[in-house]
Amino acid sequence: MNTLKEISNSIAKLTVEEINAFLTEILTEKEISTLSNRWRILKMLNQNFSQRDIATRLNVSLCKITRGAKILKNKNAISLRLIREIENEHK
Amino acid sequence: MNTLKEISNSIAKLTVEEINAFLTEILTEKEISTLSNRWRILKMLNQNFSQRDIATRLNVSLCKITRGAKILKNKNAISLRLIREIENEHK
DNA sequence: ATCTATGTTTCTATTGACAGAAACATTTTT
DNA sequence: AAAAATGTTTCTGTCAATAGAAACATAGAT
Repeated sequence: MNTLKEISNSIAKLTVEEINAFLTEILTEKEISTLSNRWRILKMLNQNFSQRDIATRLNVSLCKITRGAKILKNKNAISLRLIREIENEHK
Repeated sequence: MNTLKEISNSIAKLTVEEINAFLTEILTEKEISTLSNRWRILKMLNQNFSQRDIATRLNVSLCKITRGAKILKNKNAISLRLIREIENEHK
């Protein structure tokens, strides 16, 4: 089995708190903030903030946002589904 | 809610395949290989390979392995539990 | 059609993870 | 205790992600 699959497999068995602990363990602080920023970018893109607006608010560069936009262009993106579910919960 | 918690929350709802897809979406190829290597290091440390042996076999530097060793020193580490579960499955 | 806002790409510089190598610390073997 | 093996830290250099800024592309508004 490839390693990422194995990791996914292990994560799948965990509770929210455990996933949080696992990520905190295996990622550096910087990596976590990188990951968090990508997530925030995806959320704001989904909420139709303009890229320049997002760049200003999250204090990130445009090139990073373009990357996020590419992910969301794939209509089957898991990220897209997850983010939309979060949006719906807030309603 | 802090962002990492929110991400963990979303991941917790996914199947193995979806987690795999999500990680592939949101991480770069390099980041995935970094993460995979860390995982392999943890597994080999748990199997009591010497650090120098691991460094040679996985072609990584010692400083990276020390980091892995620090994670496993925490007896409550989630990673440790996950890795041991995998080991047990193989018996 | 022109102007403006927005999306996308590209350039140079910066930064953090980490390689390679060596030094130092600790544990194990003899 | 001395030697050997292993763990840990430290140093310099490298590389990938990305900041900052500008240029280019496209879509909408007028």
